[in-house]
Amino acid sequence: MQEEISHFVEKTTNAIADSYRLKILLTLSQKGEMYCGEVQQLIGLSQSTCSHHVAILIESELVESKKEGKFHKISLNRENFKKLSAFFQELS
Amino acid sequence: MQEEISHFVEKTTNAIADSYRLKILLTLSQKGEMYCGEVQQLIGLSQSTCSHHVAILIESELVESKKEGKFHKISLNRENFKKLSAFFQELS
DNA sequence: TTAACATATCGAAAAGTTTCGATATGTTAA
DNA sequence: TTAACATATCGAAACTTTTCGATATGTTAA
Repeated sequence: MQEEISHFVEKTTNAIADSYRLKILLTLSQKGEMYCGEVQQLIGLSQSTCSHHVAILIESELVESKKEGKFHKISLNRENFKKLSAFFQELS
Repeated sequence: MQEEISHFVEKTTNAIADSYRLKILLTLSQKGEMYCGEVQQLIGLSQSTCSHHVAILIESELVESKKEGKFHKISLNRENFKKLSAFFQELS
């Protein structure tokens, strides 16, 4: 359990610790959801790089993806931010 | 201000996102404080590598260092964990 | 003052991450 | 069915991080 939370924190903080990915998270928080194409517009890197950053966010379980035909709609997994918040509160 | 918090979050999550550094933080939370030598015992890497990890934690301002003669005593900066917790709460 | 100890810094090797363009796969609209 | 579009994957270059041993610096005790 202590083991599990460490792994969770390591994985999620790693996903957050990049300026482009943090920007995606903050924008998702505001907008609620985005398509991958909008992410590309937002961060201004190549399509493959955007795909890579989105994949890391999904891998970390901070972001969820839902297929809508040929689009992939992404949104925050707010439960996991709650979990992170609680973890840091314990350290504070 | 929004700018500043992003920078803070990026820097601190980067510091946390390493299993050795997370272990140091969790141990500091329990014990309150540690000397660098104890950190070395805890994580079992070379002295120079421990020094490097501790330096990253101090740089991030999640950890504070106080010189006590030839020892350096480190402890958590709990205010900054509070700040992190609040940031993630906003995203949740 | 010098020996012993705690910590920091340096330089280099190994490992990991970011980025890209090219190409593959999956989906829809014509 | 095919063209067009959205996203994923691949392979490689550039960059960054982790780790070490060696050495430097700062502090105390003898």
